[in-house]
Amino acid sequence: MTQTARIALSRPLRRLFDYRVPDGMHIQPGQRVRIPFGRQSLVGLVVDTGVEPPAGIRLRPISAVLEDWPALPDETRTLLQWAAAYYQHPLGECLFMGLPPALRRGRPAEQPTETHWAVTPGADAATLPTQAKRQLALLEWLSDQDRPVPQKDILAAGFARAQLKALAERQLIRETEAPDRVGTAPADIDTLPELTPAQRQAFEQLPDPGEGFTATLLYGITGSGKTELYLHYIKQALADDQQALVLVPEINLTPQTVRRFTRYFGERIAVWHSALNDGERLQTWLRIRHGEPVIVIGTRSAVTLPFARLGTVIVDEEHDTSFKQGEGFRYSGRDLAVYRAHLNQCPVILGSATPSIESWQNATSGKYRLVKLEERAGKARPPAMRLLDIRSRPLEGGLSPRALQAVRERIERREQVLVFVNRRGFAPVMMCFDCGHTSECPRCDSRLTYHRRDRALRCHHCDFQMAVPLTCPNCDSEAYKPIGQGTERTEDVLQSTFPDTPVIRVDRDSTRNRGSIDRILERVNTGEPCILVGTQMLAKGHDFPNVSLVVVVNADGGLFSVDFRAPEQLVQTLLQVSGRAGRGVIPGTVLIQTCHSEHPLLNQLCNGNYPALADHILAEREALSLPPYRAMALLRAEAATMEESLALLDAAKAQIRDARIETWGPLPAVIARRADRHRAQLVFLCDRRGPLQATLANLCHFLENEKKPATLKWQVDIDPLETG
DNA sequence: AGCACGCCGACT
DNA sequence: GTCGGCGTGCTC
Repeated sequence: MTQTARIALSRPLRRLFDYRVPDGMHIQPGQRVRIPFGRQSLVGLVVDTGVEPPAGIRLRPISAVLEDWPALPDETRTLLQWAAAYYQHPLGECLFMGLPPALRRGRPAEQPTETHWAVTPGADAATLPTQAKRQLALLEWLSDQDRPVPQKDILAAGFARAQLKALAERQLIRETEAPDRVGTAPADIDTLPELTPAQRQAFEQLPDPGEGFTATLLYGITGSGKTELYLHYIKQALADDQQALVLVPEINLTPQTVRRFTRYFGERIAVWHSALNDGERLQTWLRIRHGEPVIVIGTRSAVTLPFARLGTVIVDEEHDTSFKQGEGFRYSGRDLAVYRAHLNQCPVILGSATPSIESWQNATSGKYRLVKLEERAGKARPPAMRLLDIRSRPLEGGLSPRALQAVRERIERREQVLVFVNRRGFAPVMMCFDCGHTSECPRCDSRLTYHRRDRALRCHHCDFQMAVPLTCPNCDSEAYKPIGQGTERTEDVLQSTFPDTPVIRVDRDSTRNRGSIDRILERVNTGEPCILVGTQMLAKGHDFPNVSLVVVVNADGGLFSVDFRAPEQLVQTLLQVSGRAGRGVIPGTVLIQTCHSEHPLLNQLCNGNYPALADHILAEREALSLPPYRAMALLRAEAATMEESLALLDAAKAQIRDARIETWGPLPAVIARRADRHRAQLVFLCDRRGPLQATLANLCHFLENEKKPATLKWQVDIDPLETG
């Protein structure tokens, strides 16, 4: 009996391939192997051994094992196999997510002993001879780096080996084996601030690590000190030899946050996010795989790291939509974190001031434990929230006279103000007042946004941009004007109204450069009066102790949306942005401008009572049999024409045999054409996940084998966040 | 996804 | 006469 192995490849194939294991080779699931595949040689991951291969296929032998231990530990493999089935994504692609890029490519699973260079402390450039211009340039370039640089990067930057050698001989630079870790600061766990009585009470309700798997929703209002609770929890619950996973949204993974953890846990802290290079990823991955007792702070993909002794899992800002991957393998990092804790039989804590409706339901139905922290730490008090009806009010830069007056008062008291505008650019559209022509994207069903800073009309859905026409492109009228509010316009109006106060814009355009957000935050943290104008970005995570007023320029966007999640997201965004006010000693005020001041959702919002709002939204979802009361999935299609997209979805719909599954559509997407691709979708709803999953598996199989136009692309989205 | 095989247009 | 366009088919 010949030994066989079933192997997954890093390819978008919904199938595995069987190989013969040569005599004397020992393999186990999770191991990396090199295999012949057609004419190529690929890295494979062993999924199973001793399998019965399909009849009539001549097995080829595995060429080699890449290491004699499984690179993918059992738990990660089980997690990703589960995820592949749950999200209907090819198993191979899912499993390879559990490896760092270097290992996917077949590099050895060991620390590369690459030479790094760093400036010798106290090195004095003045000791260089004046003619050594290139050496000086290299020395200065190296001084600008915040960590040792690999030799290959130095050479790639245009410097020569001879210059390195010369500087090393002068002892101005030195060779180091590996870059210093992020957490070089010594651990100082004993300086953790004491918990307040309210925090203490919440802390007592957190799970005992000995309990095995428990999921806890920590509902803590902004400013209540959830992070302190996490720190204390890790300190108390985590044994010295255990690992922890702290998932955070990308935007919260700032140097400040990391510093905060590093201060108490020192070198046990490791970070994991998209900005790491392949070498850094491999290094951190190996630390975790080898069982070092690291505490990982990471974004969603950190949930696939090869933890060997995971003691606890924390998901901060669990409602944040960035935990769901928006393309390809559309998994939810938060949901996988819960499943991972379950597999590992350890506690998971989901924290938020505005929990997702899903988690709220799990908590109120008793599936999760609910721990509340409803008191602000320190002297801070919850902000007073008020609606400002702006129907038929004169507006300047989108701001009503009362809002401007409120801003003036805070500035005069030398406090800080935050103005929330939900669109970047100067104005979301240009319109001709003579013929009614509007600026539209030639490739999308959307309007072109006017960016005044760089005099461009730009599409926010594709990369199209053009110079701003001086007159109407349709009738040549000069009455071609920007309509509506964007961050740039509000910034301009505020700056001319308050010429002596710095107005700082924070949006994707103003923070494009690395580190610019940190510079902005530093400036704000000096406490000098200023006005912050920005988008969503401002709502997330950052503390502004001196902000005493938040103005929401327009809250109405989410009130009447076609997307059933819009009310939840509106409420979450408004409460998150409101949470920026009055985090210090100054009491905060939030002014929400709206044309619908009678709207019950907004009125309830002003009570600041998120649990009541969440209950209300849940009741609506239940009445309409929407998630979380039914499982939802989406089949999306996009093609060169709408007919092709709809035809595929119609064909898919015709395949459904299970009467328990309800479908909506197929319908064109809200933005039906995007970058000249015509998009449509088919929605699936079912009381139970099982039948839906079975149907979707069949559907994927059918669609894979279906002949279709080359430009036609389809994908499934389980638990979609956007139904548009 | 690669990578090959396979049949129709503009070049040395 | 060839080089090469990307259509479709296969990889244990």
